[in-house]
Amino acid sequence: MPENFIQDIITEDLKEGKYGGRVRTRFPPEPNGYLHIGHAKSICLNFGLAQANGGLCNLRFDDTNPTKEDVKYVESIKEDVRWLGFDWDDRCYYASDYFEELYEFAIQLIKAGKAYVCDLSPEEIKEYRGTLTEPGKESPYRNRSVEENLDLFRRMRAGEFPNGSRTLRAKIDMASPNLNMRDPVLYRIIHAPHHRTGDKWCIYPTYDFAHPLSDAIEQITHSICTLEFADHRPLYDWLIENVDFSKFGPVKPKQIEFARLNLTHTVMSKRKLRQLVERGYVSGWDDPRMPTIAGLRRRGYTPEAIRDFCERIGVAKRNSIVDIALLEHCVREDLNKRAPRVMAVLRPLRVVIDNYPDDQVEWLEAENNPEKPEMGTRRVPFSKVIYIEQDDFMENPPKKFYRLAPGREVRLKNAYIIRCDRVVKDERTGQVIELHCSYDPNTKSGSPGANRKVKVTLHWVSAAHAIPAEVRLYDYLFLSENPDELEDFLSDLNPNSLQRLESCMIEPSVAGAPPGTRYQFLRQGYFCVDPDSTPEKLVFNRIVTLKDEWAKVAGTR
RNA sequence: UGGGGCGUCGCCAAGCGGAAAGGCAUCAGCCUUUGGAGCUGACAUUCGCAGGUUCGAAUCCUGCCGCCCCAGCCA
Repeated sequence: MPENFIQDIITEDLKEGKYGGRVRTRFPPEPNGYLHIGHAKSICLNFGLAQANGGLCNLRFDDTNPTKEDVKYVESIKEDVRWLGFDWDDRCYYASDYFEELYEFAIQLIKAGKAYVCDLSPEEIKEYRGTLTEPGKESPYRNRSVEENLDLFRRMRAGEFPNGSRTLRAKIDMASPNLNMRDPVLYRIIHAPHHRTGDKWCIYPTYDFAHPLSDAIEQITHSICTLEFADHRPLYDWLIENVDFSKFGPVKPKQIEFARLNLTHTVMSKRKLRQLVERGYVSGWDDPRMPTIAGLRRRGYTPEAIRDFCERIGVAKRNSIVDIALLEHCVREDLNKRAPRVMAVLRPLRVVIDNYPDDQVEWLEAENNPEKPEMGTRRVPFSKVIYIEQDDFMENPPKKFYRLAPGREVRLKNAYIIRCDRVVKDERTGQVIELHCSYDPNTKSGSPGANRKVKVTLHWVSAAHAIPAEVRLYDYLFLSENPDELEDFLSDLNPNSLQRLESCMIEPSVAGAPPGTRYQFLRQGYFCVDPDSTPEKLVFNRIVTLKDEWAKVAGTR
């Protein structure tokens, strides 16, 4: 893991012998949605930092609000963390496991005169809180006796009071310039079943109360969170200082904040992602265009590429938007080494090789990956009628177009050099529907005559042997780099973010490939078999294109 | 007009008083049976701005300017 300011802090702590040389972090998702690439940054950071410093990282579900959370998210979160390549062993915890201990901590504070039951309504609490520039007013219930507070708090737990009627508040400072210190709510009454504790509780701790103390219970040394919690740190520290949790150990956890990840051409907030799903702009949380882990996985991204990305973006406190081109670079780099090459024609154009024997089929040898000879070779069938890409032919080619055109020669990858002799067009539309070519038998790949230079090599597929497939091409979900700064981010949705090509032709070697199999389609990009595939028809997702010099020249990029 | 955080190349990001790492992107060339990959080279006399301290400042001081976060019984 590369150096960053948090590692610097850990290094310093280790040097000073703080925490007895222990490092313990935690990844604390709330089970109320799916994980996205921003979470991946946090996961890589927390697990990575622990790993790099001989420590461990816990998985802890921050499930203190039963009205927003659901077990269904727990499994997906675990699956995503595991898929990213991290392991919490038997350390999967829940804040709800600590409800009894947290309750005791609250009793402690009450007994010490540092917390009180407040009968103000939510609206009144808001009024009493003051504003950014004016101090708040003390609650009239602030100076209840310890006995009364104890009694009331027990009765809150017993379910004697309705939702919102009372809260437990810390007694700190209503005049603090930091609003979080103006007697923050520690417990609220919520008569709702919890996904893990059922109806055992009707009072639930707030994040502010539960988080630092859960960290203390788990003896977390470095509690890493995002920037917006910086204002909560004084409260975090206040609780760590004012609660006696020594029976759990001597470590006093400390909170460290870093900037969350933003990516160009997408949105990251759960609220916005949820809108995309619920309003049907995407097919689900795992739509391959989504920045969710599930979406990236389905798209075909590898965990290695995502981890590499998370390392390269660095960790700092500056709000930033990372160019999605870096993520794309990371998958390309990973897949270039790993993905077998295969030929697939996305928009087929029929080519008849007039001088090739009618019924002849040659099985030609093709490298699976020129970057890695040890990945071996395979045989691809060549015959009289083949398909090439429509984009690889132009009747009136512009200047820098190197591909096939009337009278021009190109090489067919792993096969022969062909020349275009005749163009067949649809009489009414003028559309090119077929090409007649001739091949040079002396130019077979690997033979001495194959050395002749031609400008470019095309991919192709034998018509009689090709298997049909659907290919889904993806583009950015949003047109602008930062849809977050728009009044209406939905107005920025890219109408062409998904393009389905239903009649693609692929070389027969890919037949039967299971979902999740990744290939490089020669000259086009990296593709992954989608779970929508059936025995009759494979469905592929384009993970990312190859870099495309021609697209740049032609201005189609 | 409160508090907290942040301002180094188009995008990330090192740097912590001795004189601007690296990655992505971009551009140019080489190479290539993927216009892929690979290789080579170019790319901040300058660190939000203005003063000051110092032999010496992106790094220290002062003052401005700009951006982000906070008034949920969300996290």
